[in-house]
Formats: sequence, structure tokens, C-alpha cells
Amino acid sequence: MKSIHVKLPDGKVTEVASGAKVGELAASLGVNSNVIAAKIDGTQVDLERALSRDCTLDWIPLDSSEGVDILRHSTAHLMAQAVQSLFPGTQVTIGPTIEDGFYYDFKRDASFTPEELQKIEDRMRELARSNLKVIREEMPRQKAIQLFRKLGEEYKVAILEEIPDETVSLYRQGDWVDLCRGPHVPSTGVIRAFKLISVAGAYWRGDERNEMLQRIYGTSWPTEEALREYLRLLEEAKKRDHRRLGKELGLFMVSDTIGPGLPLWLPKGAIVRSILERYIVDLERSLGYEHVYTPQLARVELYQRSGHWDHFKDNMYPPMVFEDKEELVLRPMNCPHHVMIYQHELRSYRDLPLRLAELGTMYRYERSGVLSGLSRVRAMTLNDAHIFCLPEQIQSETVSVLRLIERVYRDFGFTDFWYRLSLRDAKDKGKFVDNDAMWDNAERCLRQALAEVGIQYKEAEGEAAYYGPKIDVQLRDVLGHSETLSTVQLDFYLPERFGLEYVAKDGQRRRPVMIHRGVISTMERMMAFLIEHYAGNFPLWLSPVQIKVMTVTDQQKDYGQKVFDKLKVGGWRVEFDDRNEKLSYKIRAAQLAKIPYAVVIGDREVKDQTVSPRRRGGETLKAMAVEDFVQTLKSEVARELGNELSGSGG
RNA sequence: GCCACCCUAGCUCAGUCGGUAGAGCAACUGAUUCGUAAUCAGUAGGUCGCCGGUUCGAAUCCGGCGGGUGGCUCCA
Repeated sequence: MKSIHVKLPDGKVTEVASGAKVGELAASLGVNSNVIAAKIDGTQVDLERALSRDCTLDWIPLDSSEGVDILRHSTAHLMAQAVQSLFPGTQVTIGPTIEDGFYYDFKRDASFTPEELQKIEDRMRELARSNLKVIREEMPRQKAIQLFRKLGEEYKVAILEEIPDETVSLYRQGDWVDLCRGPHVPSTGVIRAFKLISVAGAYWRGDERNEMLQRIYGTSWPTEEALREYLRLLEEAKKRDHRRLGKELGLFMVSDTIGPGLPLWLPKGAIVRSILERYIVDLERSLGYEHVYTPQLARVELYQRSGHWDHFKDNMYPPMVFEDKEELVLRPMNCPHHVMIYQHELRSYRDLPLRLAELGTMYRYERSGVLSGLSRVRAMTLNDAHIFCLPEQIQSETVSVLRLIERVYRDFGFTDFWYRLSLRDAKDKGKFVDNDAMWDNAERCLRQALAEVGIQYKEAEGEAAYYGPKIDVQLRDVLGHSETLSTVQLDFYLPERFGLEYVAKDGQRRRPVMIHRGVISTMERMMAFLIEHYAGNFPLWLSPVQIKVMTVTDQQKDYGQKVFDKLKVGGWRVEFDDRNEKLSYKIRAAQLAKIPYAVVIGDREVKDQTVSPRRRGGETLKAMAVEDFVQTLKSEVARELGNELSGSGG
């Protein structure tokens, strides 16, 4: 019998008989029983895989990221097995792993009820307990097609018909079989800590023209503790949800009567917003942006000219018609308005780059199913700017926008984000402007800028704007959804459509380039992120109410009022709680309202003409004069602005 | 827009098998004057999302519509 050399993870080389199984080698070496799969020369394999040549071997333990992924995939299989045993006639389609879990899409006429979900979970536990061996089997593709056709699995047949390989692999556990690349856990007994989460509709192959399948989401973990911890984190995340905190803290509301996706900013939310607006406008002005105001209505012709009407109509509200003459639309974007400002006078190359910025309110018709709190709305105010520049300024302008984005994120302490280079889908002719040279050029410019700043990014085909490619910055909300916060879009198209010109050094008329950019997104979405980011505990400089003055008894009302007035006049956002309640009751209320400072006033403070501040969270400061307290506040704000807003760390 | 689920007082939620609504918190009134996360008592508050149907009778059953939630699709 031939023997082969296997290099183990510790670097040692061992000799085994050709044909020995990976799992047998693991057992003979006494490796951790947690190992559920392995990698041969970097390719994942089951423990049942036979070793047939010299190779390098790595173990995949259950609690490694690869191991958990395999576990979840196997759990998806277990669920499909349970579903098909409980509901004969249900067809399987695909069942991949996703972050923190898995799903499987089924074709079944009825949808799954919550009770059925529970039944499925129960059946899964039975199947797991019976510890079925998971067996891989390879067969010619045509034979597999016959097999699944006989089983009535039309979707699997469809998938098989598109697989290029002539040999495919199946996995069997008990009497159940599925088409799958693998690898899988050696037996169902490995699957212990799982939970089915929800049912949802999903289109076959993700195309809404196709039939809708029933998708079941679930999660699976190496241990019960890990599962419990995950479920606990989910609960925690829900408490940070901006929709919940927005309601609890009185920041914003949505009214059915006004309409979905049209949020109202309550006084406290409006304070935060106005501070944010001042922050970004000041920052932009310091960087050479000029702010403008433009109207929210425009003639339809404007958008026909800009191309929005052809490419963006589905997201626009229908026009308002006046006496069959004039048609006006609510604007979905203000780039054409800024184009008009550019064209208002003859521009010289010396005027460029011209950076026009606006906090502009836009209206976009979003399909009802996608609306969500403040992060997905139909009326929104964008932190928008359009940079008109010379072609040779593209890179430096793009770089400075990227630096601005990085600066702002540092200021607010955002760390969980990534860059996406969004490109067109060249096959989708209707969706994107058709001009290959223009797209290629724009794409090259963006790549160069990203390289200059040294930014890592992922590419996404089909995510571009209709007029050009863009760099998007994706942030994750507390529930794990990724949303675009910032964007830099390069546009050769609108300048062409509107015939923009500048007078070059040689006196010739030339065409400028436009860069569309948004840094803090819309005020709505930024607010949503900030609420979740701070879990409602806004830093002092942003907090809608900064201080709550409270008396211990009615005896201190007069002095309390004086303290309150002094702070109010000093420009602090302060409230006075002089209700006839116990101090601890008032403290609790202030804490729940997430107010940074409670200022306690009792007999001692009246006598000494002091205040006793208590920080949100419970830290009590020693009694001090109001003036000293104000100094404390001032230095705290300075520290926040210093650290957060200069980006100097901290 | 599509699939599923949900909608009861300002908020969070009970409400068995159909017999015209209940709690806690908040609000208000009174008592209490109490020093760092809930003092006690009382009062008021709801066309049970809306419209229609079944029924002697509907928060409860059925249908339609609206809104929300989780997904799908879309996402400038």
C-alpha cells in the first residue's frame, strides 16, 4: 500500500496510508474532539474525506469561524430535513449561511405559521438527538438531475442544470438527501444550540418577477452559552434601536395622518439636528464650500434635461399640473439646481473648484415596504454638495472629500464602516447612461483617489448612480443592517447634459466635471445612527437637555429657580424639576431621560450657595459654586469638541 | 410593491370558548417635605387602527383598506 506525507498544522509531517480518512488521522493523533472538518491544501473537506496525495492539512474546530460556518450550513440542512419530513411535497431550493445564522428557502403553497416553526424546531432536535451520520456522495451531474427529478425537486434540477461541473456532490443524512458542495459536520449530533428566528417571503433567485418562496431564518452556535449570548445581544441591540429611543426620548415621531416616511422632529430632536447642521456647515465653510438655498419644487423640464426623469422617475412623486400648462415636481435631488447656479455666470478656470453646498430637503417616493424610522424616509434633508472642477482637479478634490469623511467619522467615533466602490452593471443598459469611455475614465479617477488615501474597499457592480460610479461609505446600524452614510460620485454626464463650460487659460471654452458628495448623509439618517451609536446617551455638546436642576424639597424652590435662571441665561439647555417628589424619584427620571447632569439643590446648597452635580450614570461631584459648575461644563464640552471635533484622538 | 406577523388608554401590555374593556407606568388632585434610580391615596383617560360582513350580540370570527415590524425586491 502506498503511503503519503501529510504536513500537520504544527509543522510536523506524518506518514499515512493512502486512502486513510481525515477523521481517522485526527483520531489517531488524538486531536481535539472539537474538530468537525479539515482543510486539505486550503480546501475545506469533511472528516470522511480520504487522503490520496501528499498535502498540508489544517483542522477546523467547531468553535472557529470556519467551523461555525459549517455548523450553520449543516443546521440549515437539518432544518430542511425536518421541514420535508413534516410537510411532504415541500421543495427545497437554497440554504446558505449568513452572518450569525442561516436560512433555507422552500417552495410550499402555504406559508409557515409560528406554530409550524416550533414543530420544525422540535423535529430538528429529534433528528439531532438521533445523531444521523452525514454522508457525502459524488455522482455524475446527469444522474443527480435524474435523482432530483424523481424526487420532484424542480428547483434543485434547475440549479443542477446550471452547474458547469460534470460531477456533483450530494449529502445524505438518514433518508434525506440534498445537493450540496459541503463540507458538513460528521453527524447531526454535533448540532445542539440553535433556534429558528423568523419566516419571510423571498423571490426565487432574488428576482421579483419570479415566484415567491418561503424563507426560514435560524441561528446556530457551538454551545448553548454562545446561543444565549447571541440572543441576549439581539435584545440589547433592540434597546438601542433609534425608533424605540426616538420615541422614549421624545426626539421624533411619525404620524399616520401626515403619512408614512414623513417624520416630524420634536423639540428635543430638533435641538440635536440644529447642532449637527451648525457643525457640518461650519466645517464645510472652513474647507471652502459655499452654502446656498434652493427651492424644493421645480419644473418637470429641469429633470427631463438632467436625465432624472428617464432614470429616476420611479422614485419621484408625480408632477403637479396647473391649468394644463406648467408641471412642477417635488425635487428628488438638487444637483440641477446647483448646475443652474453654476451657469448663472460665466466661470473661469480660476473660479474652480466651485464647491456649492446645501442642506437641501428632497422628496423621494420609496416603496412602502422599505420605509424604516428615520433611516429610510420619503422626505429628507441632505448634507449635499456639488463640486464643479477641472478634470485635473478630480483626484485632489476626491481625496479631500474622502479626508473630510474620515475626519467626521473620527469626530463622532464611528468605527464600524467600510468603503464600497459602486460601479455600473454594463449589461443593464436601461439603468445607466450608455457611454463606456466616460464610465471607464470616472472609475479610474476614483480608484486613484482611493489609492492615494490608502483606503481599502470592496467593489459592487450595479450600485452606481445612473450618471457615474461612486464611492459609498457603508455603516452598520445596531441591528446589523448596512446603510450608505457618505457618498462621493463622479459625474461627467450632467455637465454634458446642461452644456456646462468654463473659460480655460487659453481662452477656450471647456467642460467642467461635477463631483456629487454627501458626508453626514441626510439629517434623518445621521440622527438615526447617532441615537444608536450613543444608545441615546448624547455627549454633553449634543444632548437636547444638558442639565436638570432639582430640589430636595419645596423649601429650596427659590434658590433652585435662581440656579436654573443663571444656567439658562448662560445658554445651557436646562430644565427645572421642582415637583413635590422625593429626590430619588427625580434622579431616576433624569437618568431615564439620559440627561448628562442632574443638579441637586437641598438645604446645604442653599446655605452654602452651591450646587451638587450628579453625572448621568451615577457619579456625584462635590458641591461647588454655580460658576465652578459652569466651568466644569465648559471644559467638558471643550474636551468633547477638542477630542471629537478636532479628531486628535482621546 | 411582494410574503408573514402585528395594531386594545400618552407608553408597555392583559383580555380564556363571541356576552359591549383591565393592569402598571405617565398625567391630574390631595396628603407627605422625604439627599442621589420609583412615598401613599384618589381622579381622569379607550367608537379596542378604519370600513364592511356573519351573529340576538364582535376587541374576539370573516373580508377589504390603512399603519407598523421582520424579510424579499429596490436603494439616487
